[in-house]
Order: sequence, then C-alpha cells, then structure tokens
Amino acid sequence: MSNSNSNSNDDKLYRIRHSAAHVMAQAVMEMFPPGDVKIAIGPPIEDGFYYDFDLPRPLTQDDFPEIEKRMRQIIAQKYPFERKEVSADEARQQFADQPYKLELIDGLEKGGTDEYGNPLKEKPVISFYVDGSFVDLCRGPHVESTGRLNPSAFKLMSVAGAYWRGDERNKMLTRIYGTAWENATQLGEHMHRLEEARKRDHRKLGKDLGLFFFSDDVGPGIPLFTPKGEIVRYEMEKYVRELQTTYGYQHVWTGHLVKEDLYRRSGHLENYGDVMFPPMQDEDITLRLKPMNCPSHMTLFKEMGKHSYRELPLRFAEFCTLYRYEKRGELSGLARVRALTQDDCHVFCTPEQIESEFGLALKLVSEVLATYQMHDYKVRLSLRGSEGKYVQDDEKWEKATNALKSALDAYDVDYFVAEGEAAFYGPKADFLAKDVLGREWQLSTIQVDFIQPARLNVEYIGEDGAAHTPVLIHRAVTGATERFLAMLIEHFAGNFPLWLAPVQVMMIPIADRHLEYANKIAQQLKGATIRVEVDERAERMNAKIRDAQLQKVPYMFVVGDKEAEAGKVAVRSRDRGDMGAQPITDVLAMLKDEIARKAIILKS
RNA sequence: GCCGACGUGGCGCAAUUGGCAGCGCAGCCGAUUUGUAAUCGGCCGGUUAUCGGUUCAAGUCCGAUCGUCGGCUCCA
Repeated sequence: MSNSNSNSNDDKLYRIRHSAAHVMAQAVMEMFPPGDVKIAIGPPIEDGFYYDFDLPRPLTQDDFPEIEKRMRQIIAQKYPFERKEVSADEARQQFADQPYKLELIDGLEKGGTDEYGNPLKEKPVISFYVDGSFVDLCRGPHVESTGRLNPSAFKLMSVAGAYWRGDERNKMLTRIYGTAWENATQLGEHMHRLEEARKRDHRKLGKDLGLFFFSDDVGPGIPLFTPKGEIVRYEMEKYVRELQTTYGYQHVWTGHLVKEDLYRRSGHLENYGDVMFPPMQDEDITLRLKPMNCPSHMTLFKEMGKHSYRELPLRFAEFCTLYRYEKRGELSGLARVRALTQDDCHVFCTPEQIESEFGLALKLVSEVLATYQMHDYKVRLSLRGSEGKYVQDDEKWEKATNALKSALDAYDVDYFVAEGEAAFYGPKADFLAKDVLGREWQLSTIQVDFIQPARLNVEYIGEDGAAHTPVLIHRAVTGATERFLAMLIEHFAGNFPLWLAPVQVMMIPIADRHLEYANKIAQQLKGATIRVEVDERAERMNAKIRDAQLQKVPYMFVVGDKEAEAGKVAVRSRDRGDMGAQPITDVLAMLKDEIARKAIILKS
C-alpha cells in the first residue's frame, strides 16, 4: 500500500551529504573569529543536508559564494575523516565553548533519545569525527576524506531559521540547507527536477488555470474559488459524498458558529484554543467560529434522543467549512488555509465495533485514493508519546491502539509507528502525501476517541438496559477539500481527468460560418450535462487549439465545413492528440463512459 | 508567531551610479475567415503593496506596517 524510503546509513549519498554538512560547518566557522560560531546539529536529509548555527550576524544567500569557495578549499585539502570514541568528560572538554554540543553530550550520557524524544534502547557510544582542524560530535558514518566529495556536485540552497531542538521556546538558530550528489550530472538533474516541480506547483497552476485566488482585501488564508475552481471542488465533494452514502454514512449539517462553552467542556478550548479565531461576544453569550465538527456532532447525537445499541454504529458525515487561526507564516497556498472544508465524519460505536469501523473507513479512503491513482503516500500510526497533552487512561489507550493495529493488519496496510503524534483524545492513522516540492502533508485521517463522548455525556442504552459511553471515531477521507485539491493539481500537473475538468470540451469553430454548428453541438453536449464552451473569438484554429491545450481542456472538438456537413466533430484529445472525425453520438457515448469510469488517461 | 528573502498594470518581466515608469502576453477596437500548439494593426491599462523619512530629485536609500515565498514550530 505504501512505500518506505531506504535511506540507510550505508547509503553512499548519505555519507556524502553528512560529510558535506561537516565541511560546510567547517567553512562557516572559518569565516568568523574563533569561538564566535556555535554549532548545533547538521544531519543529512533527503536530497541534501543542513547545519544549524548560532552566529554573531545572520547569514544570507549573499554569503553562499564565500562559503562554497571555502568548502571547495577544504575538499581540495583531502582531510581524512577520522573517528574517535571518547568518554563524556573528554567530549565536554573538547566542546567546552560549544553550549549546544554540551547539551547533546549530556543527552547522550543519559542514554540519548530518538527523533521523537523517546529514550533509545541502547546507550549510545560518544564519538567524534575529525577532518583537519574541524571536530564534530557525530555518530557518522562519513566518506573516507573530504577529497571524496565532488567540488562541483554540491550547492547551498537556502538559509532559514530553526529553533534549537525544534522547540519554539528555544533560541532560533540559522540553518543553511544544501544539496550534494556524487557528480555534477546528478546535481544538474536534481536542479532540473526542482525546476520541473515548480512548474506544477498548485499555486502557479491554480492561477494559470484560473481556479482560485487570494486577495489582500479578503485576508490571508482565505481562498477565493472561481467558477472553474468551484466545479472541481464540487465534483470532488460529490464523489466522496456519494461513496459515503453507499458505505452507510449519513450526512448532517451543523453550521459555522458554536458557543465557546461547548469547546470548554469538550476539551478543545484547552488543547486547540490557539487555532481558534478570537471569540465573538453576543450580549451574554460567547461564540466561536467552528474549528472542528466533533462537539457539534456529539451535541446533535444527544439532541436526537436516546439511542439504542441497535442504532450503532451511527455515522455522521459533514462537508462544512471550518475556520482555523493558523499562524501567518504557516499559510501555504491551498495546502494550508484558514478556511478549510473537511470531509469529516464521526462514527458513534461500541468498543467492539472499533476494529470493523476503522476497517470500513480504511476501505473508503483506499478506494478514493485509488480512484485518483494517488499511490505515493505513507500511513502513519500515531500513538501517544511519553509526555504532554495526552489524556491519562492506559487501559483505553491500549485497547484503541490494539484495535487500530489489528485493523491495519487485517486490511494489509503498510504503516509506520510514530510515538507522540496522537491526538489528545486517542491514537490515529494518518495518510501522508508529499507535494511536488517534497513537503509532507496529512490528508486522510482516522482517529479513535474514547475521551470526548464521556466529557460531553454522550451515551447509548446497551443490551443490558444501562447507559454506556460510545467510542467516537473521527475520520476524514481526503482531509480537506482545499488541501486535497492542492495535491490533485500537482499530482495531475493540472491535467484533470475528464470527470473533474472544469471545462470538459472546447468547441473550436474554424471560421465564423461554423459558429452556428458549433453552438448546436454545444447545446447537445450541455443537454447531456457535459461542461462545454465555444471559442467564438476571431482567432485562427491553431491559436484556439493552443489556448485550449494550455488551459488543459481534455477535449477539443474542431468543426469546419466537413464536420458540419457530415454531422461530425473532429476530436482532439489533450492527452492523445488528433483522434479524427467522429459522429456526435459516438463521441457523446465516449465522454459519458470516460466520466462514469472516472478514467485517467495518460499522455501518449 | 519566529529567522531570512522578496513585493513594478490581470500575468510574465525591464528600468546605468537616485534623474521623464517601459516591453511582451492578456483585455478592448478594427482588419483577416484560416484544418490540429500563437494572423496583423491600433487602443486602453501603473499614485511602483501601504504609510512615513532622507534628497533639488526615490521604483531605486532608510524606517514601520501589510502581504508573498523558503524554512522552524504547529497542523486537515
């Protein structure tokens, strides 16, 4: 179902990038008086490396040529990378004036932690890597010497701020990102891939294709969808809605404003207060823009009267736009907005039903992702971490976690475990996809919640005649329409399959005298609910084809004297080129079939 | 929110050391009536993001604000 990337420590590129990080740190240190540069950490990452510095002045891109020049000099010196194992005290002595290293050494001495802050099983060995005058606390491995790095196969990419240890309460360090490869050809290919990726960036394509805009007048993070963009949204949501109906989900509607007190009782105010927009005061009641549906759905469940165990599982789905006060710097096109439309659902069920309900949700998500032919995603089983916001109830966590695991196994889903990623109310399975620039986004999510129903006194009457608290399963299929659309635009590079395309057919009359016939065919297509436009401009056919092609319209129907006479259209496919003249009835059948199958036609 | 960079007609860009804000596309008007990726000509369009400062003179220099981009943190 998913793939895992194999970035093993033995990987040649891993060594190159790790070593390049050291060489960069060495170069940066040389640029300042001794002792002025404090170094933090510098690991290899996908496609490259970074290093975090605490510097007397901020570095900018203008410093890159100087740093790169010094890096090349260090490479030319062919310093061997030598490993030394040391005691914690020896390490402290070496890094006496390096506070970040000292903190790392303390951590290593205590046993070390993994990337999620959980303790390591084995106590790590403290080791140095030395090349020339540069010594770094590092577990390695590295290339044999700096001379093994190719001076024309690395490049510094960007400078960014990053909090020490990823904690925003800590000092912000200067992070420099670089990319490194075995040779110049690989570097060139990488830069070319980045260039190509930028072309399919949904923010660029969204503008080029006229799907959505942002406006300073409306405010940041609030996308404005054009008629074309709205069609895509509508088709996406219609599809999920129809599928949900066949899967036994029921749709509800609960509005956009909610009394703050409900969020106080549900626990959201405490845990998610900072993602809510500021309160609105209406005389003696305080309202909030709805940032999530759960409390509303539970309230609705309660208002509908007493529920028997026979009604469970009860599944409330809703496509409601939610408002989240995302920090300015986090907004990113459609991938991160302040007004997001979740394809949300809450399943009220018994503890025994968790596994089958989780399975049902998994099946639905898989079916939807398969329809879009999105296969490049990972499934993360997000569990409770050792500390933090998690509600304490070991037995319930255990139970829910096991139910999720066995459902994932039963449906043969490949997943990885991440501790400390769970919601405050329970474990979850998240589907993660990458955008064209390699950034990971959470799409689908299925979460088990055994906390909120109790807090809001949600109950059902069991077989025994007594009241019981149901388990709540939160579940989003695509996650949010806006973000999923961002991924779809990039996934298809704007070439939407016919069923999603805002304009499905462009009529291209060759000369003015063919307008009448073109409009007649267009009417016929509209009658069959095909989205069609007629290019009536006094342009040449070639220009009309070019424009339709650039707008990524799936079909162009060229009509001239021959077609008008024969009652045909000359079909040109965006993906397959000229398909020749065909009778309108045949063409209509083809379109209808392609739409019904939600077919994805690859370029030939 | 934090670190850094960037904001010039709808879009893509240009404007020597501070010295009259330009080009292409799009749009509009006219001519052209064309057979599978751009027909020709004309016209319209900008208080250079906003506010303030330095200067004889600011798109250009300085400051603040807003927004965007790349990261960090957070998250659908």
